[in-house]
Amino acid sequence: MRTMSRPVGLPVLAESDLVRQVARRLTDAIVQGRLPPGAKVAEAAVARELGISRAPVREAARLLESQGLLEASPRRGFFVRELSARDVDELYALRLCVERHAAVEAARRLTPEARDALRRQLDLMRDLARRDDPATIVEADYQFHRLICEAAGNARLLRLFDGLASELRIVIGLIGHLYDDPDEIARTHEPVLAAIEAGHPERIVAHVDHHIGVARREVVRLLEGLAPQSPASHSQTPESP
Amino acid sequence: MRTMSRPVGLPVLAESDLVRQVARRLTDAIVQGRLPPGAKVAEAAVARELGISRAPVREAARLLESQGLLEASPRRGFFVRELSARDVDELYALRLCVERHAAVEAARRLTPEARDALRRQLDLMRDLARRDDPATIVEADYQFHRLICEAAGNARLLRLFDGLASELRIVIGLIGHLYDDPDEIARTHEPVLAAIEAGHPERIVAHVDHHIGVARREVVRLLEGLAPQSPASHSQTPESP
DNA sequence: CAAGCCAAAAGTGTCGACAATCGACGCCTA
DNA sequence: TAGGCGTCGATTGTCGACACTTTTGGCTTG
Repeated sequence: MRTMSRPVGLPVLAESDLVRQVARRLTDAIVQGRLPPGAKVAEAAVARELGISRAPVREAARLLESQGLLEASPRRGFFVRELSARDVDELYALRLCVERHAAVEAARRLTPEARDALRRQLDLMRDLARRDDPATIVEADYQFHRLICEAAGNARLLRLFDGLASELRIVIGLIGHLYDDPDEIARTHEPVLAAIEAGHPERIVAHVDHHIGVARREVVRLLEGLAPQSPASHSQTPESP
Repeated sequence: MRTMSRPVGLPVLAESDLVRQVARRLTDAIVQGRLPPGAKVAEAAVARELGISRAPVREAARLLESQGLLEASPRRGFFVRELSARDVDELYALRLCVERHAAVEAARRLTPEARDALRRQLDLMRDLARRDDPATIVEADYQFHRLICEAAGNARLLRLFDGLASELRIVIGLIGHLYDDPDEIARTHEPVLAAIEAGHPERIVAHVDHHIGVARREVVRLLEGLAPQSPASHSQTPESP
């Protein structure tokens, strides 16, 4: 049994976990665009660069594969996932599905703390919008949506959201600044939070649908213009509420 | 070069990928209950038993960890995930969210092939229900729901469903036969398919809600009765029925 | 007899190595 | 010159080994 005789001196730093560190480094490199879609991730090269052996790199790569960031091609190695416009559209469809649920749940069990956190995040976004720092705004945007999922009180929902978001980050990083009008980001998020605070499920769904639908169409459009290589019929008709 | 005269004749060559095989074996062992929740999965033991080295086992374990089947405890190894009643409830909440969306989408773009596949699966379940083979019925049940997600035409949705389902399988395997009345399984699924065929979103959502809600309450109730929030995890040993 | 401590055993985290396989380059042949 | 074939280098898949950590079992001690 756990005697736990040791004093409180163990801050569980556990730096021995190379896998997590490598996974993080690779993830950063991908979302920052230093490893563009399609790029090969050679185990030996990564291991050499980090001064470690290949084993942790392999395991980290498997982790990222399961998250959809990398793609494993047997006997050929790992590659940064390439997302077609259709892929992104699929991801947004799921985000919509997940965030609808999250927002409604968040409203049902909204604590004052969660409410304040959302308000603060919105203020932060307004602030950042004035300074026009694309990368930071995208991060704040992500955090706002993540806070909603947190407020829903379902740990798996949050994990699910993180998974979808991390896949989307592959392309978000490429696109750069998504919002032309710096105030738009606050204008589009404000009604969502207001609806959650008001607690009307229909209004919540409507506003979430609108907000994510706008982003969805925007990103898909940008992506289609960027890589018009796949004219495969992805005519995903917008879902009607 | 486009000397690729043969379009598609792919015999799907034998997978020499040990990692996938190990992952599959471990998954089977978990869902069949041979590796009960909380059980330690020792790399060396697994490697010995399979006659391979530890490296592929480690990678497979990481894979299963990302799927939520295993839990990694640094410096201590991998353990089969223990699901509380709350965990299962969370999973069902997400299943509901996902399957609602899947069913509505499936109805919107229902092809005759998908419709037939669903019909056949329902017939199969009716057939199996008469023979009373719990494990097979659970599998057929799973396949029915999976077919709906397939029909939704969103590959990621399917992956998502598989992830949720695989986590749930940890406990489904323990519970054994979920349905007391052998005909119930057909009775509860029939209206869902009928609603999808009819194509009325409200009816679809209502029936999916009802069907999954029933299963959810049932499983959560069973699980709460089975393990009344006991933190004494190790010596559970429910191997002998 | 219980609790605590110490040593041995088992297991993980990481490494370097080796064979098998893939892609590329160059050579040979029409 | 174009296309097919064999060889070479590079990379992956897998293995065995080693250091360090955790666990276990016994032994001492109160």
